[in-house]
Amino acid sequence: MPDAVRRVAVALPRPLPTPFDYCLDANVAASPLRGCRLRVPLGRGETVGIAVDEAQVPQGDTGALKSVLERIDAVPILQGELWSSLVWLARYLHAPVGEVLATALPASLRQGAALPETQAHGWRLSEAGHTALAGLRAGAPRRFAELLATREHSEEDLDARHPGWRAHARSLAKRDLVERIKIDAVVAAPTVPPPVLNDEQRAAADAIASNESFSVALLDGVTGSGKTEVYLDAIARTLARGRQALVLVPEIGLTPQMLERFRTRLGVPIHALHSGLPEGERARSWTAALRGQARVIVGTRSAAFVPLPEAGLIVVDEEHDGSYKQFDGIRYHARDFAIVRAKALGIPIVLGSATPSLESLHNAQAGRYAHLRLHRRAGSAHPPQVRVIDVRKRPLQAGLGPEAVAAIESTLAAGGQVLVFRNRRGYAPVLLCHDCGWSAQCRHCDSPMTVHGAGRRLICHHCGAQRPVPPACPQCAGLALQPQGNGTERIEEFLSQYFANVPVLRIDRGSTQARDGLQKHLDALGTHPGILIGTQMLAKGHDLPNLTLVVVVGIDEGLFSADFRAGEKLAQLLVQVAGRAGRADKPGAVLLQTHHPDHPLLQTLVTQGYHAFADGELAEREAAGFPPFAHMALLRAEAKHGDPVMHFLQAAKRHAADVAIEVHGPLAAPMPRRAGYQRMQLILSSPSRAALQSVLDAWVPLLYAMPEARRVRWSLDVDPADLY
DNA sequence: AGCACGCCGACT
DNA sequence: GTCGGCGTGCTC
Repeated sequence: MPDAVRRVAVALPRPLPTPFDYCLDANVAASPLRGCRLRVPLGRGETVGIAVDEAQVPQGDTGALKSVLERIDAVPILQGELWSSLVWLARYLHAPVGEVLATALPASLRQGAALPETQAHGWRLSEAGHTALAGLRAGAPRRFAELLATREHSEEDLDARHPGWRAHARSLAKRDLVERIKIDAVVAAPTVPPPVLNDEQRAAADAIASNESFSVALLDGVTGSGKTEVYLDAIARTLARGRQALVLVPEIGLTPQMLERFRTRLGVPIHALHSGLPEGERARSWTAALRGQARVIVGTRSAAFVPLPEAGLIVVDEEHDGSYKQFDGIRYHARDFAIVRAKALGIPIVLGSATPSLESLHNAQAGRYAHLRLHRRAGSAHPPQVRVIDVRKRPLQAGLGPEAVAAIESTLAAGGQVLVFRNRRGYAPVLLCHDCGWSAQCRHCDSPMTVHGAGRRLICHHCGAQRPVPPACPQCAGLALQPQGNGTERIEEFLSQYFANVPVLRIDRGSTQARDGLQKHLDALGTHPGILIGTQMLAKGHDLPNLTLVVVVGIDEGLFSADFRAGEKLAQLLVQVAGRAGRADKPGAVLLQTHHPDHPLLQTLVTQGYHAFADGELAEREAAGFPPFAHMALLRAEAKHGDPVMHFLQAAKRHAADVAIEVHGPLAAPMPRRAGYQRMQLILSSPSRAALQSVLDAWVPLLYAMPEARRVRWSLDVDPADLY
């Protein structure tokens, strides 16, 4: 084939059903392209895609193909197990390969940036420095020089323990007294010895370590039972075998304290990967993992995509947590993808939780996962005492009944701290006219607007729309507009007046922007008596050493939600929040305020615990044909007007008419109008994952081809977290 | 997803 | 007379 030309299929970061073909000029290096980034022309502009396939074709067959502009990587950036797992994921989600591959890369690499420098550096005293040390003036720079005189220090170590060192390093380096050197990634020995594990922890750790090939262990341990020590033991053994460990944690769990604990206990640099990190750091951590320099990677959802050339172990902490599922773009589940990767890598994976997901419990009961239980709270003595408080007919102040107020009062008097948990931000969830019944609705959504700023502004929590609270009712011109219900702001207002002599801190997305802001608030409170009011953000994470009372307000809406997972989520939340109360020397108390004290969820949870609740819930899911006994996919569609949405979904349903799975709908979405868009959905469900997948295989290409599809925004969600 | 093209309202 | 609104269609 003398006139042969190289043609390459390129997966582009666009919602296109297939890769695009390009031809390669002779000057592009000949080594294999699959997994390399290519800069290619697209329309009028250009973009960066990833080569998925290449072939030699006769000159005449290239037709109107455009040429690749630049080969960015000489060696594939995505390859081996990660490559095949990502290709699998795209197929499983029925998402465009290009979008899945792009999601796996940190933003800068996605846009074509060169792989960053990842060599670890340290500092040491130069020969001149050793000579000059004695003559240095007293002060911070001299103390820094003295520190380096004992031994070299890694920059990571200096960042963690000697804030402000860079300025001293710069000034001393100018006089050639200190110098920057390349160091190996593994530097220090552990600086904190591991504690002695109790027999349950020991047994769990040994069970995990007994296996070097693929296995899933569900580490099911009550709050405070020391799951992290089991992880650390398993990770230390993984490191000792010369292998990498990946630890996934929920959005809120990745705190500086947690990283420091891992660092000092494992004695190696910990590479963090989360959305709050500057892009440069993200790309560095990812690349360090690719090069095998990162030995322990700790990250949130997106860290499920790090390359692991020397993988030995994956840990998913708080595996039940909802933040592992991405809700826009590529709707992947990081825990589930991590399991797929562990299997492909042939390594063990540990899923840890005090409140395991029903999926994981079901898998454990079916014998697919090893079920490792930790029943005892390590160190501390008693689990908290949980009471259900019936507030029917009771006078409420900002939603708090007299029992709760009295309990707060006595806890504060005894020197304790109180957490009031309310899962609604703002001042009040609704603004109502007492004269005519009008309520403030969002103009763009089917949803009431939330009152904020002590009754000054209305904000829609679904689309972000804002407007001032009207001075009079827009419908009847009356002056009887009243905020209805209680958000965290209103509870704060009441408690700070009622308990004027103690600090009252509100912690929610409105009051606490930065990740570190929360810790600063908590540090300021210390162990003094005080009250914290918070949303989901406070359900886990940070230690509150003197917290002895937790009051949970407003759980009733969760008891009667239409979504099939609402009960599970509420039960997990209640157990997680309750787990925050009490310490070794002080038993904690938890008050659950409700108008439905006899509700089976509360009764089972309080009298028999989470696992009894889960067993009952699993039986109900089985009877109703819901996950984990069925597998679902949701086709969502939205448009400015309802008709095209209905037409699209009806046509889509007709295409699936003779398939062997259930298709429900088109159904109005639980919020039929959001941000000005009409929304509907189709639910596909089957007891067989394989049956669902094979239907989707045939169906999704038809969706792309349907003329009705062009008039709507549509997306497919395989394994939806909820039906919203 | 971007980005253009293409027809209908309020402004220099 | 234009600037710009977003509906529609395309990108190898």
